[in-house]
Amino acid sequence: MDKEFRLFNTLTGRVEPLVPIEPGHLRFYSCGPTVYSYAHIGNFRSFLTADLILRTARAIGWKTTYVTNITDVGHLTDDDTMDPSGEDRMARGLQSKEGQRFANVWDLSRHYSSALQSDWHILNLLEPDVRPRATEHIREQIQTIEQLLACGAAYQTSSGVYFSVESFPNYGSLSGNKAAEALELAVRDVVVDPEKKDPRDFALWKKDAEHLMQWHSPWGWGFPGWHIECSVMAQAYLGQEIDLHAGGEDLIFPHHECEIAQAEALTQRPFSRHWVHTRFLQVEGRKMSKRLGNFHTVRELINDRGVAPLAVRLALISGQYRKPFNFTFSTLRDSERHVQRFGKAFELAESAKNRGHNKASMVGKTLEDRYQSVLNALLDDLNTPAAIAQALDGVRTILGHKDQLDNRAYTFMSGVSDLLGIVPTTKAHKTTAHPTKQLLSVNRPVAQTLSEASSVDPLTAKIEELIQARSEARKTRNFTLADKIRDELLAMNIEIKDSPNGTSWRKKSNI
RNA sequence: GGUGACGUGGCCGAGUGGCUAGGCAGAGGCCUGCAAAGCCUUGUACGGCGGUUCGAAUCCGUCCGUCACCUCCA
Repeated sequence: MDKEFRLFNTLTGRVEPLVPIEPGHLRFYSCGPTVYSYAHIGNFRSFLTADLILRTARAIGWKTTYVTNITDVGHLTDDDTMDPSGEDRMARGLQSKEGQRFANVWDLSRHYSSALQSDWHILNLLEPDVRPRATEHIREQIQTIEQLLACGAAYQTSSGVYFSVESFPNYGSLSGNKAAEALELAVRDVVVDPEKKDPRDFALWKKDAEHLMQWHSPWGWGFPGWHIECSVMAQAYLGQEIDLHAGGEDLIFPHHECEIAQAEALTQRPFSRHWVHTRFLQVEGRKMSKRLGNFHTVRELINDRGVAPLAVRLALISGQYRKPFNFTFSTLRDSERHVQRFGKAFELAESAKNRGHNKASMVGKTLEDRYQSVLNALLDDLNTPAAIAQALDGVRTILGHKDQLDNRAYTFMSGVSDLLGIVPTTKAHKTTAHPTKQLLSVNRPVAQTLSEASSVDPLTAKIEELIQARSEARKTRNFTLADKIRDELLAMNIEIKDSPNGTSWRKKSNI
């Protein structure tokens, strides 16, 4: 009765069942970002793929061990032959306008890695079991490089230690980049080293006593190459052979190709059984770039534009991870509405929680079926658009049959919440580790008393004052005044809603 | 040049041989002091051309178009 979890495997080019080595226990690794600036929505689209895999695996009863790293070592940038000391991403971050406030790269990485984790929580991603940092695993990386040297898969030159691609015949099997010419171009090292035996060889260790981040090694002062950290950390926490390795599509080559070579040269066994890659997103039909002005960080959307975090999350998963995805503000606006509907349905479902199981309720039965459809869509290569459509169908059923709900409505909504993480729940429940209500632009009831209102911030007090004035005007049927106040509130980006229980309001995002 | 993906109605986006995807926008209705929200109803489609088949958006061929990666990038 075990469910099959099918995912596209880059290694084979096919959608195939994900089969954990240890039955019922998924051990997987997902490549995290280099923390030289704030994470953008593209980073998170990729992290969200891993998050959905985690949630889906748990929903079918699998145990999970999930590791995702923080790369806090600056690796080399491209075309940097002008500066043989090798300026890297972290160093560049330090020189940027934003980065100038940091005393050194260590402060910079601390700042951005804590920002990453706060974005992570605000977008309702589940915590990994381990979030290792590259700088805290230098020793393991050095040990692995020593082993690679010992077995003849690596060699030393005056400027570094290199992996010998020739020693690993399988090189290129993940990306299909077998042609020597293409490899030569692609893996060419930033700092050209004439002592390299083969142009395809890539660096495991760079000797550099000038680098902003450096460690002592058997080969002198320097820093690790940019592929070694991930394979080493994955194996340190998950074992030599893992079930799944995920990341953005750009990592297929050379990063993941090199990880495979490093790991398998030593173990002679498959490093990861399954490889999953998330396609890059576009924004408004174009490649996201600062120059085009369509570059968005998570915090810019949420803090500056006031978008509900879960709406950002929903928008980012509204396309399947493997298809080209166009992120638009129109999708984001739709998502805001949907998140509100999910929230409304959750409230209704929660109030039906204790109504028991009404066998005669067709609504309950329908919702049970809907949940299965949502789950099945995710089990089918993370078909999120189909899953969201099914979830919305359930939401519509709940909103349209308020009086016929039983406890299965609650089961449905919390199930959907656990699976997709897009439901604004009123309190933390189950796998959702943190309360999300405060993070959302949820509807707020107007404060009952003036003292209650004045205990909050001045803007809120002002809003509630206006709403109370409007209510008075409505009581005396002075609708002209009431509408004038409503317009005034709208100008402040405040949307109000009248109901038999009074007036509630919410701040609209400005997108 | 190499590798891969994609082309579905005004827009986003499922569907992979016959059976309603869903959403947004549009239209009509219910509700409302009027709105908003919510609910109900509703139109429009499968890039071109060949082929396979009783039957193709769905399979095959071909052409056209779009995009991505191959260089730091999720």
